[in-house]
Amino acid sequence: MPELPEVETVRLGLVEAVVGRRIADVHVLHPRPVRRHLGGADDFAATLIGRTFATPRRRGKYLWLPFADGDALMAHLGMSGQFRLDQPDRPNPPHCRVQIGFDDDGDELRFADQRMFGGLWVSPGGAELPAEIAHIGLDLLDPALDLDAVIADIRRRHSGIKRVLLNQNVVSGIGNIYADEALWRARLHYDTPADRLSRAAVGELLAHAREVMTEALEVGGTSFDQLYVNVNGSSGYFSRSLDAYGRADLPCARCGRAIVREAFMNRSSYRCPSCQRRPRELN
DNA sequence: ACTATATCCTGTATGC
DNA sequence: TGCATACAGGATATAG
Repeated sequence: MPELPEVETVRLGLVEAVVGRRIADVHVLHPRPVRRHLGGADDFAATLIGRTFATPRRRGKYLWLPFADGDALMAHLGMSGQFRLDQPDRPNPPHCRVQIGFDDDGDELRFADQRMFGGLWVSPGGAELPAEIAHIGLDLLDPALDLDAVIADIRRRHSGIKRVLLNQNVVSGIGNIYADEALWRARLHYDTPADRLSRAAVGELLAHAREVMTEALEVGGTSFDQLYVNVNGSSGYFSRSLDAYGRADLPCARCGRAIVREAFMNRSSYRCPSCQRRPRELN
């Protein structure tokens, strides 16, 4: 599931591949991934032709590919979205939804997405900061992030700490995997009320989140299967470094107790029942 | 105003 | 073997 490290890995691949190139043709193979484009699929394709890409950018899990004229191509990978680069005569990857060809002899840009939670659309005037993502918080790798303000925001939320970590309006880029990893490192239970945590505890939790995502980014992100790959179709290696996520019944690296999987927000949450105890007042 | 939940989507794994 | 169900979880609409 692409979270910040995986999306950043994809962005770095796009920087190498599309900057300065001009779009010559666009084919939308399935309408759903362009559902957020207001003019529909045909307008999406027509609008892109002739544009030249500047340097791709990212906030949290959102990508945007600015054009020199001030507009931008927005992208979200959702659960299973991928950008792939391949020579035009090579077959499309599985579940290819959009093809973007250039006016040179280089690789085509292809957007594949099995589950189609992701998508592409054009953001008018979005080159600097697309209006569609103005509402989400900065992410933990953004130098402009006001960490003290984020800590204060978290500490006034009447909700469990994991829900707050997953709320992209507070701080963006954290999904289920890195939330579980940060909570494991911070020895916190996911239901711990955010407004019961000290300033120091929240600061440590965010430091752990930033650190685990940085470590993942250094090895190309977390992959379990072919649903997340970089623009070359290859996987990241961080899955072997996970301490909590996906490790049900395996021993905790700190204490040896078996990690447990629990239902949480229509998904799963993983924790060590010894290191990450439910706060007493919640029982 | 804020928080919680249902929904979308498809391939894979598991149970009967 | 085949059918049904559970599961993976981003963001968002809707409900409370």
